[in-house]
Amino acid sequence: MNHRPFQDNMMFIPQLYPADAPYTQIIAQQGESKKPKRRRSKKNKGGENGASEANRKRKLSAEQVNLLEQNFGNEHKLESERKDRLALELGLDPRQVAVWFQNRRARWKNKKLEEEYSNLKKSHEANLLEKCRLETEVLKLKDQLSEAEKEIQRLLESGDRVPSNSSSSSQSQSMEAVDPPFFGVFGVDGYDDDVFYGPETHCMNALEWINLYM
DNA sequence: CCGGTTCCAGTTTTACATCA
DNA sequence: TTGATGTAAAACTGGAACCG
Repeated sequence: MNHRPFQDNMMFIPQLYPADAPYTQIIAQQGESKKPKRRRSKKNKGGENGASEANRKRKLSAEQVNLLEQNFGNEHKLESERKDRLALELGLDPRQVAVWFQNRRARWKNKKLEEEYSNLKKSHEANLLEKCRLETEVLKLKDQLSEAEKEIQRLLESGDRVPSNSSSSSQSQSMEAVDPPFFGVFGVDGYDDDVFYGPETHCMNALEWINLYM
């Protein structure tokens, strides 16, 4: 569990949250002598005698939620002093305010995670598309290369029939000199054939993936 | 070490909305 | 209208961390 972000607050919270805080008193008054267990009965009967409408209501009013939201917007953490002040202002138990902030932080965290996930997904999809585009480009270039090689071969063969001279031999030499780096640029060196013969499958998978999740 | 407090993650309970 | 079902919010539980 990660408590680090709250370390600083926790340094002084105990001083601000005395053992005889109002809620503890309430629990004591309700007759729970030892540890303030707050377990509810299965059905909320609104208190000991099961009754008043006010007690039975659990949902906070829009006004209460508004004020809580405002406070949460200012600061996600709730110091004891602010909790008590808010509770007084809203006519709520400080414990309720604390619980509300706790749940609100959890909702906020979930939302942030969802946003993060969504952004990562978008970025991943963009990368897949880019990868697909590049692979297609590699295929195109490979085709061009193949055509060029054929053309060279054709020229060389026709050149054999022509009386050889200095220019033709120099041409042949120059091609040999060009070939290795020319291939190297397209990654033939040190790459296996999948790089060139795999892309269609890869692109298909990428597009299927995107269709599946978009 | 202990008791009291906070926090969080996970769970349960409740209120409310929707739909057949 | 009503009961089943889903969902969001309120409340709870238990464990970890920290402090005096």
